[in-house]
Amino acid sequence: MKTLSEDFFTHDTVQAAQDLLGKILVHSLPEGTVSGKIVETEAYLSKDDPACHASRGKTKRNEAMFGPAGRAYVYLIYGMYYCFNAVTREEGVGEAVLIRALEPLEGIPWMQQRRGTSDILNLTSGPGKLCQAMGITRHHNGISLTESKLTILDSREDLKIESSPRIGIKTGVDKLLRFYISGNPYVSARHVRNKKAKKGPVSIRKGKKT
DNA sequence: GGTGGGATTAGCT
DNA sequence: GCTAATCCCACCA
Repeated sequence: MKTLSEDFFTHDTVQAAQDLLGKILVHSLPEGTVSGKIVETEAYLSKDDPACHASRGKTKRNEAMFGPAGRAYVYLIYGMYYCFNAVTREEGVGEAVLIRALEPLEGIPWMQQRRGTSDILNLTSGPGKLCQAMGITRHHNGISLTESKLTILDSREDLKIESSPRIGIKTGVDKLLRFYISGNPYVSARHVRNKKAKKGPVSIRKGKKT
């Protein structure tokens, strides 16, 4: 397997969000390597998307989102947790893909220690959880995902993908910009109630294109 | 099974 | 001052 190139993140954010499913997020640490398969993502767009942090222009908080494709955008949410995004599109556009859940692969004992639980299903099944398990913090904000300790590896397998409204936002709720691997047990919040959302899950693709 | 609220901080208005 | 792309625990049924 090889590292995804900057090119992968440049063209289209929704496409990248779907194509990131099944890829492997890897963090190489002194203690050892921690990795997991991406099973859930959300796309955040620059146009007509009030839920996107970049929608009101560049600020100190979101400036990494306006950087070149293939960088990390990490921010603190609710004062306690970090969320990890892969920046997409050309520099200055301000779009990204939020990684919402992983299936743990390597470094599980270390994840259990960081998360304070031995429950495998509870290690990386949410955006805040996976950052804690993977050791991702604000220090990773803006770093390159193609040439650092934090990378995403290519992987190819057949996937059944579904989409649904995004979770935890108050605007733009009806856009189907959340993507996940159908039936995967590590997908977060399968019973989350998004009160405003009118649309349910939609199956959008079976199998894998090359 | 389900719901409701608290934790805790940076940055915007 | 208030909000936020969350998580966890206490409480009720």
